[in-house]
Amino acid sequence: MTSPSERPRLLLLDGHSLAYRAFYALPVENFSTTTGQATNAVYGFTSMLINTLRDEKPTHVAVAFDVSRHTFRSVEYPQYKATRSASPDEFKGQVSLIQEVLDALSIPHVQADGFEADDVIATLTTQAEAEGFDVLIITGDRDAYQLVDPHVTVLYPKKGVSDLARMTPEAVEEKYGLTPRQYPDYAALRGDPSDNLPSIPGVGEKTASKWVREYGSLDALVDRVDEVKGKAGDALRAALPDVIRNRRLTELVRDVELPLAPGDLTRQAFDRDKVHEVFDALQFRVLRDRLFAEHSTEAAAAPAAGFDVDVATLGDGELGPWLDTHAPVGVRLGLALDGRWGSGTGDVTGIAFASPDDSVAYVVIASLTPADDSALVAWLADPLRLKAIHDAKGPELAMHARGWSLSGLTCDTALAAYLLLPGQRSFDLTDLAPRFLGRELSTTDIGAAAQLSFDTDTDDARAGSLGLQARAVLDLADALETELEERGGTRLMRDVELPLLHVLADLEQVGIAVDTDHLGRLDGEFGDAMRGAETTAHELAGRPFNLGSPKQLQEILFGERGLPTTKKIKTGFTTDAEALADLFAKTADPLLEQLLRWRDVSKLRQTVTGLLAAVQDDGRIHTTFNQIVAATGRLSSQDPNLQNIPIRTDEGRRIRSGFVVSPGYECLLTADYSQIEMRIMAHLSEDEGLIEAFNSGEDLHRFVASRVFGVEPSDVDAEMRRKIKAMSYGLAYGLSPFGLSAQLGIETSEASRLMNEYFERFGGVRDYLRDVVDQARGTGYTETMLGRRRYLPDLTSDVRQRREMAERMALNAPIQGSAADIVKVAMLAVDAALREQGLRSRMLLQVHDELVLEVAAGELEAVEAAVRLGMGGAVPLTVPLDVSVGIGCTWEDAGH
DNA sequence: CCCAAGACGTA
DNA sequence: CGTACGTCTTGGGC
Repeated sequence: MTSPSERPRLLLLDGHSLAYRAFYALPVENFSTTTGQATNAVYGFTSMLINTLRDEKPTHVAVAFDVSRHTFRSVEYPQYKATRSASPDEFKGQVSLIQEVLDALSIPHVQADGFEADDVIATLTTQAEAEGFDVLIITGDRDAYQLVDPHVTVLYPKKGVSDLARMTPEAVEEKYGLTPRQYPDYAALRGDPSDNLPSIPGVGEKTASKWVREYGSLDALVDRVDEVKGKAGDALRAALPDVIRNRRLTELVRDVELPLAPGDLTRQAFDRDKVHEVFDALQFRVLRDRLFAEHSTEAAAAPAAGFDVDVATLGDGELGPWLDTHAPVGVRLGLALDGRWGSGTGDVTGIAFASPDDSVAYVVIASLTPADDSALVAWLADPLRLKAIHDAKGPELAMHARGWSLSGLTCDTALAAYLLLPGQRSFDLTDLAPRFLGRELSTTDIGAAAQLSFDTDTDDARAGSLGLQARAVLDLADALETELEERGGTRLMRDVELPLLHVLADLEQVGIAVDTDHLGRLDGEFGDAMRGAETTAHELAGRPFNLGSPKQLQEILFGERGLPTTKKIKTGFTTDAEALADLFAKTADPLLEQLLRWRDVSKLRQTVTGLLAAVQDDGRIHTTFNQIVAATGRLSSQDPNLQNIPIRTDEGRRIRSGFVVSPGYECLLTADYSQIEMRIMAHLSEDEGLIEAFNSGEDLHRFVASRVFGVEPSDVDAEMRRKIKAMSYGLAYGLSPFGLSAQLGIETSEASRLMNEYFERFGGVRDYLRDVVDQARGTGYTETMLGRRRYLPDLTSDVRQRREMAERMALNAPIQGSAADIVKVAMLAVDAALREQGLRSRMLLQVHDELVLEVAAGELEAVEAAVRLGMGGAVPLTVPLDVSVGIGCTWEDAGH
């Protein structure tokens, strides 16, 4: 064991060589994204990099790449590496992905025209050693052994990418019986088939190394070449020019001119946003977690700048005076709350307050005096006492559960971050603080930090941790607002998202009533139907099997029954509903019928069972609306998801009948926008034909079809209408002729013709869709009607698949996002109208373009008017915003 | 216990 | 080779 060195440690990696190793070590089938991008080389390289960073803790790091095959070596010897076959298609593109990973990790990559990665490494190694570094090199090229010395170690991947041989001078000696200096002499004598360096007939590794050992060096061997005896000696003399040339090629260049010196390679903090973005795109979830897990322990050890907080835990009667002093009217405080929340309720157990005067206080709710309590309640409800909270909807529910109301919330830092980075997956304070404040979410007080890590359950520890969060929220609120202002997002935040947060909290709190008897019956019926289909399927198959296992299904269908194979997927052949229906049309195999029936009914069953499990003691289901997940600005619903309750089939709609009006209320009312996305398309594209279609009163698809096919609207048949409807909807998704043909079951050429015809008649739509992508490519983002942005860096990717995916997202984002904007504004308007008119009726659900309300007795007329007005007038468009309203005792009856 | 893949429900 | 979500199941790995 050696003691830890005080010397700086430089880690150098050979990017190409390691990527290649990984590419051949890891099966590409197991490492590719759902979009089909191969990632095995990126994965292997990144995994090795993360492990090495963890294990070796370098202070400096860089990755070297080859520029091209054209180097001084290929100039001197055109056959150099000429036998190497072209990189497989799956490998191409992965190098640039590796470079994106490196950018996210803030690790420089270095390359030099005319030189190989190994020369770059040799140069940096030489410079670093002179400056007193220890150097670690990871490469799959043994030529690097010549660089090994007491301060330079080569890590050579033995097998695959996980096992590294540690090549110190001793290890090189042991393996080859040679010093590192002698290694290139040996390599020149032995030749190298992979580099296409010729070898000497009859001279292999043994002889080559014996000669170098005996003569001390290749130079000495050449000088005394006549002394070499035997056939091998003759062969050597004959091949001498080759050997000498080999030696020139194996020598690594140590003085390449580089833009970076070892001193420039200090390890930097990761670009966390970029890491999320890149690792998301590559679908490296585990790797990312590993990275952050290992990085956070490092951050604790590193002297990262934290927050200077001194939290006062307030005692009896101290809260009121503290708030008067540190949280007066017009001053915004950062709040952090302890407790739990979800499913429309929650509880608060502690609150930390951070004031801009640098005071931070913490209170335990259970120990508040009545005076403290009323001071707190009044302060929270006071719209003039301003607050910033991170992800405030949950805490607000917890406050509501105590009967407290929350006013004066001028910033939700999670919402603000969402508007700035809508594609991000999570918005943890621990990620936001470094990103927007340049500080880790830690305290500068070492003692407090240590204490935090030891016991997290004491009041002191909670005070420290929560106080720190409150402090970070306060600072983040300012930073995020500044950023939002620069990007034109202030109004969206202030006028839409922030007020909507409270409306959503109300929706969640109210929940929707459920007829559990009805759902219970359905559960039984669907269960019976499932078992029936299962039994029949087992009989038909001649043996029992798990119908829910696509794997077993494949064995039965394509193996035992020998049915024609379907579309290929990663694990074999798809057994999805479309493919099975197709197969049934071809073969009429009765097993397929049973499978499809089982799939249908088990899906319904699972939905019903899930709903029943989610019913709370009040007989209602309280979903959670997530305001910060969908990249386009939509809401999502979870636990349970009430935005995907079946509607397309009769059986499915029976589930909707389980959502009912509750006692004391008259009915449920649903209101939805008809064709909102096409209306937005008409508005944004200013296409005269489409605008006319909406203003004509004619059925939209009939109108458009009549234009495309050049017939009178009355002559548009069902088939024409169906095609046009599919295309109209597809346009907003970036539909291709191929996709359209697949959906309509027509030839690609006909789909192509149809699309051309469509664009011919609706040129404004074509121009708009083209301009949207062009503009986004220029600015880097798309924008909705209310200025909600979506950033799409992949629009300029040179990987076609990623670029085209980004283009489709760019087409869709302004349309789907504007629809989301409009519905959100409508929800605010409806909520405001209900309040202003003092109505007891309440909003229950939002399903993207539909609102569900519960109407109190006698309020139907007023509610319907409020909803029609609020939704229809949410934003001004060049076409009317049509709203259709339905009423009934259940969600199903209220539908239309 | 966690994860990925497949399948499928909604707009 | 059509966007945006969430949830369930299986089956493999830890």
